[in-house]
Amino acid sequence: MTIPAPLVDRLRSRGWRVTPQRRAVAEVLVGDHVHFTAEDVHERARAAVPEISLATVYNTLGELVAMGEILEVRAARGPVRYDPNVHTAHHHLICTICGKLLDVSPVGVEKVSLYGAAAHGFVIDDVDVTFRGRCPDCAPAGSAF
Amino acid sequence: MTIPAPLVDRLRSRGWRVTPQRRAVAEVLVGDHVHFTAEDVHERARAAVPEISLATVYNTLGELVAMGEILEVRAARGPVRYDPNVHTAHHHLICTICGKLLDVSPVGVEKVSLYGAAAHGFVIDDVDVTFRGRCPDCAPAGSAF
DNA sequence: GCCTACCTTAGAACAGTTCCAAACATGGCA
DNA sequence: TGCCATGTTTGGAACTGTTCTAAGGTAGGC
Ligand SMILES: [Mn+2]
Ligand SMILES: [Mn+2]
Ligand SMILES: [Zn+2]
Ligand SMILES: [Zn+2]
Repeated sequence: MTIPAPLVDRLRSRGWRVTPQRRAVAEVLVGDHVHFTAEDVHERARAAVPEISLATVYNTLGELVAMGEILEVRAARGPVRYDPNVHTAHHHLICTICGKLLDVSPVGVEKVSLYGAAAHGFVIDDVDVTFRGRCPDCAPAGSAF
Repeated sequence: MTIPAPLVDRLRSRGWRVTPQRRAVAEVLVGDHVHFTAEDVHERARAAVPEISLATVYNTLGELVAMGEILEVRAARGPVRYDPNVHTAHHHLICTICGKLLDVSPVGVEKVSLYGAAAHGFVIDDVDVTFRGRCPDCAPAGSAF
């Protein structure tokens, strides 16, 4: 799997030097419905650049977030998850027991809003819906709850 | 400010020994629209029990969360916020710049849902809506965005 | 091909939280 | 009322996740 050319172009046009490390990190985050931790990314990036440091992974992830190429998901205890799916608006469903994290597109989200005074004068940039529950493995069919 | 008697009763009926430390922590969390960090709670609990340790604050907060008396809010980087407002369903509005966190009751939330297959077999326990934006102090009126 | 600004590195530092084992105190019971 | 067993508290160490630092390395403009 290789970086989509447009991404490399966007990176270059932001003044990035395209280094093997940054390429490796960006490659890991190709593909949607993926929610990797920095450690996950580090592990996978090492396949391409074995000596890549965790610091560089964090630096690169931070830069990608700052330029809107990926999103941070802080839904639960534990490390931040990085989400490359910025192109299709979506929300998350998380198992409070095992931590499994899935993309979802709930109905009705577009109607949720904060009118006038309810917005407390904020400029609202986005809305984030998180469903919490128990996945099939953690709440077997027929369980009391 | 003192603990509402019903809370003490609920705690006792769950087999809790009612110690000065637990009382102090519970007292801090009386009142709604409050979102304290463990440090905040520690500071305030010390007014009643100067020698209370941070470990006890964490223990007690964990217990209160486990018994559903308070909620954890992990909306942003930084420490978890503890929210005693479990009695009225509500959501949150957070300033991505200064971290200000407010309770909101957006319209349309009750219509948000994950039907059938969209739930991926999960038993859904609750839904959490977080609005992210910039507060009046951080995005002064008239700013470009 | 050179040079310089930018990038990467290992490891130390840091923030937030949990763990630990020893001292302590609540509340059931005599 | 006083005693005791068990649950609770404590300070500090340990731990996890993330950021910082300063020294060396390299992309890419010329
Ligand atoms: Mn996602
Ligand atoms: Mn709240
Ligand atoms: Zn699960
Ligand atoms: Zn603000």
